[in-house]
Amino acid sequence: MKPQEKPRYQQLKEMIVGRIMSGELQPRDRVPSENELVDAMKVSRMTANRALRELTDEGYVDRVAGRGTFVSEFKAASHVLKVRNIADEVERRGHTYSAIVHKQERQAADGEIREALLVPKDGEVFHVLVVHQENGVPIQLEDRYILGAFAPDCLEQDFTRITPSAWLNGIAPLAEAEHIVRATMPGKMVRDRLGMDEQEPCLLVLRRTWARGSPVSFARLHHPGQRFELTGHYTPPGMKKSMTADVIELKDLQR
Amino acid sequence: MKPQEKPRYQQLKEMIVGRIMSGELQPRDRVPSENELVDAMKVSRMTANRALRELTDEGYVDRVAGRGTFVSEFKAASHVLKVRNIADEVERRGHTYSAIVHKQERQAADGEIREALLVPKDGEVFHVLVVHQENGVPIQLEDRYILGAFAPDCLEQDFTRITPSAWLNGIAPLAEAEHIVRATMPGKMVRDRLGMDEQEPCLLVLRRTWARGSPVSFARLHHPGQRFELTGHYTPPGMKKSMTADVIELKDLQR
DNA sequence: TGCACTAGCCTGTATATACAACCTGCAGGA
DNA sequence: TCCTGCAGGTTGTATATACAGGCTAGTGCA
Repeated sequence: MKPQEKPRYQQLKEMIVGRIMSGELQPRDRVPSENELVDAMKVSRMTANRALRELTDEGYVDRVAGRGTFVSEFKAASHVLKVRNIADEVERRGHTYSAIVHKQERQAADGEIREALLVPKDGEVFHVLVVHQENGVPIQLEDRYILGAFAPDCLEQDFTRITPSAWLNGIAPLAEAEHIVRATMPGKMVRDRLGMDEQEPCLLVLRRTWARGSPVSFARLHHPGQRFELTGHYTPPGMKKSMTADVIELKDLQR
Repeated sequence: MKPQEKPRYQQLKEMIVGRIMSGELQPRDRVPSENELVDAMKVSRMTANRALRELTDEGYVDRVAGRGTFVSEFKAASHVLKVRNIADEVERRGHTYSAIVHKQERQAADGEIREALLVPKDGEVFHVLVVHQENGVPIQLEDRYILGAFAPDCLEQDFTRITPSAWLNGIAPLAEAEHIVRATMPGKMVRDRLGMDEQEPCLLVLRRTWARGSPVSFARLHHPGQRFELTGHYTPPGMKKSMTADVIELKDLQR
């Protein structure tokens, strides 16, 4: 492999993706088989296999043993939104992050929380109420319940230094998460803590996270609608770079 | 490979992920090298390589040539939301999908749209206004602009049969997408078309999609806050099955 | 005509081997 | 003492080979 040359499987992938993106290969069209690539591109079959296998993982093609490889229909062209850790997000924007801890206490689990976290009869939960700020302005009210058995030393944590989410993730890697995103009118408590006007709607994220096979935490994340957006930029995996020179700042579109 | 036996690289992956999830391997810990796996698990190096390489793609480990393989810090533990095609989503719930087309016309591109789609001076755009319904109840107002050059036969489409999003995706596969999700108070036009009460907030998704290196469409998707949620269930890639018997219907949490 | 079988292509997996590039720690020389 | 250079472990890539199993079309038999 010569110096400034990309790996051959990568060249193969880009060649095929290029033919798909240009329209030369349409959905359901047949993609050259491994052996055809071996002959045409002078590579070994394992190299062709790696290229096609990775394209399968990335959703560009579908493979059927015995039949061949075909351009995916992108039928499940579901759009993807990433929700970043809020402290990272603030710092990524070059602003300063801070937090105020309003509550951090042990609680008996009531009905809804008990169900959501599958709390055993004598089990307890911790309740944390934190306001996250960007340059001193509140941008998120985090109302979180944590399974007591999962995180016994919750009350000793300093949640102005590490977000509850990041802390939990350090205890055991996140295995699953469920989300609901809604628009709501906030109650007075939420409105006051976030410094919102009346009439101002609120973006609410409900999140339940799982680790080691059990739900471990449930959070209500309230965001002022005028001050907070979930933003996401999605590039299909494998296309590392943006296909354009630069992504235009979307602020222009927000109006 | 015996009948009901998983591939060996898959067994390797599950063994390692298991050790990470159980806490035996902590973030930054060293994972057995390829050669150690060769000796310990009696596999070839290529098989060990495939297992570790896929775990890298899936974010479980980081690899550094010359140093080794280490458990990832999951630092970018960003949560992921999938936004499905709305017609698929409705049918997945076992409900009937329908749509009303309010507008489908050629337009001169005005300032905001022209910027968002990089419309050339003499270029035109199509404007489509569609209300999507679930069991006859409006759940989304789609206000979409499509680059004329990209989709010349836009006016001939029947958007009660195929959603604009799905149709566009069939022309050329989606290359990129940008999203903003906000909570807003809808204007009168939106409120009437969606049959919303006053005081009811609205979940607004702004989406710009790219194909063949250029932005091709820009959409404002309005959803009644009380009738619509973005929901997402996230499992890290590679963990195909839910780690629990079944995912509890989140309706319980919605109150 | 109709059906069973097979040849041939395809993917999926696994192994052995090879070379390059990278990193670390250490030995040995200036 | 410093630092140069190398040995050995590690990942990254590429090849040749092999066998299993799925799918299809066509051959040839009843």
